[in-house]
Amino acid sequence: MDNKSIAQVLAQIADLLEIKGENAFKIRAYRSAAEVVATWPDPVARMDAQQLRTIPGIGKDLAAKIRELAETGVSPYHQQLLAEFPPTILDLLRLQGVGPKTVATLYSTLRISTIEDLAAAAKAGRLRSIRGIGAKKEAQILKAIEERAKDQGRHLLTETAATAADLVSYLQSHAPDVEFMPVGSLRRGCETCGDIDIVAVGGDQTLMDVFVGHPKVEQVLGQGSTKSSVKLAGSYQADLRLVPRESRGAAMQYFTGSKAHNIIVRDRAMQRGFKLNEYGLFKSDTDEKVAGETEEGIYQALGMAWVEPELREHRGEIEAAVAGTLPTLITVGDLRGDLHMHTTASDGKDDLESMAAAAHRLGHQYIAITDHSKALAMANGLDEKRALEHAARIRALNGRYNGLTLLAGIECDILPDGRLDLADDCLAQLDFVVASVHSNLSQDRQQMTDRILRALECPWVDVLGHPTARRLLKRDPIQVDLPAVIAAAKEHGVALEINCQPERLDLSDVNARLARDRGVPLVISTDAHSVAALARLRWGVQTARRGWVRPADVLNTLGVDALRARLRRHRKTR
DNA sequence: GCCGTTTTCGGCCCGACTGTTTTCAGTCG
Repeated sequence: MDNKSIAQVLAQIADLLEIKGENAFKIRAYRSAAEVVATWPDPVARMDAQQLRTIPGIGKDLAAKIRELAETGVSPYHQQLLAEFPPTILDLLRLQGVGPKTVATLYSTLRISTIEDLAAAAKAGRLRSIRGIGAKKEAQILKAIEERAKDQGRHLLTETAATAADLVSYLQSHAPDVEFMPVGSLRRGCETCGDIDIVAVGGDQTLMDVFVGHPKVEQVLGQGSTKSSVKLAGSYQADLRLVPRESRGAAMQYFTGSKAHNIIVRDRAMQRGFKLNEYGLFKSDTDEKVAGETEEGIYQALGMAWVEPELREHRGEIEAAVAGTLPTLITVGDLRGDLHMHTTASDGKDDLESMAAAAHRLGHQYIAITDHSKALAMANGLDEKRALEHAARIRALNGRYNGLTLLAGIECDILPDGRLDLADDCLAQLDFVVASVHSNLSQDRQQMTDRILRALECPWVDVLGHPTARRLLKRDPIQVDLPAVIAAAKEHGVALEINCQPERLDLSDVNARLARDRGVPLVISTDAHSVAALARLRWGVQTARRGWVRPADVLNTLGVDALRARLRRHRKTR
């Protein structure tokens, strides 16, 4: 069982316990275990009980339940809970405005266990017979049922950022003196975002009318004097929170999250005799305000360093902030070049000269032109002859753009058996080789691992491109033993790519951290297929930051000569 | 069910908004 499946079972147990009305803290234990397992870098099914207990939030009982799941594929406890309710009851929990208490009441009073039952009962006006449910709630439930298909789904980070920027500029135009800041998962740079959170500082409640009046607002979920929620076209939910200036930092800290990070921070506050909320940090006994204007002030008062938003995921950042060992994270300004892009020679939209000129305008010191190889026929991939001719054209441009070095490269397919798509002597004559998997993505774990390990043995491979081949919200990562790939990359001196395509961001934050912790060099590359796409390095950088990556971990922070020296092909250990 | 710089027992983050209420429970983030 993979981590995702195990996490799903744990989350379902939490849902079922909630409907049963069990102890809230027990529920939280299952819920937080599900979250930590879902993002744990190594397969937890392969860990023994003792190793499992080193994972924060997993104790004796949960370790035993995970072992059971790993060994037998089922959890008796889960099965037992499922037997108490029709499993379809869990679908009801997903409806906006319907929580565990309502689900339990619906089932115990009207025996409602499916969305269809619920819709029928609501239409017939039978729900309002239940204590605590009136006509409005009934209508709200019907609406939630209609909207449920649209509500599902998260959005890519880049799209969320664009929508948020649009919202902010709209609000700003109506309230020039108010400060608006996107917070939440967007500020943390999560690869996908479920909603948009914006903090407004220093305005009055008329802002809320402006907010719900945005032309893209389809539904107002709630509107108060300091907080409003709306549903936007494109099924985005957006929340606006208004706080006074003196609470700016507290509100940013609170609404940036993550939830797991905040729970730990607040726990720390409590232990030190404070109370922390979105308005500030207060002494518990006297309510005297200790901090709140700045985030830095809050963390400082709690005896820790300010934590970069990207690190706030409860992945060791609290301990590091207390110990003063937080990493200095990479920034876009640290990057000197871009090592993965395409031109019209294969499937790019813009030609070689246009791409080079654009890279020059961006201030890059070097770029690698890496068109596809012949196996990707659909993309007009290059064979050996065309690849070398293309390389000659690329090199001929050196000197044309002041300060820009062009490296003649290729993105060479890794064939299903692990051979590379182009002959060794061709690869040897290029300056730079990215090797990538593009096809036969459904190979089993063993086959895929063997395939990639074999490719990494080729001495001319400098970088492994988008290592897990995932497409966010569309396609799962390939099945592969990533720790083995990372070990092989380390052994052979191959760098791993963080691909900046919005739907790739591959390596992911968690996997980038894994590679970085094992001392494997990374590159951050756009994989641009057009001039416009050259600008998206920031998304890969943000993913890297979430992976605790420092400038020294990334090869394209180096100048061109130092970069060349670090490439595998120029290393003596080849 | 987890966890420990006060604890191996007794805690466990906190507030806004809504709807159905005459003082609060449920949901959400």
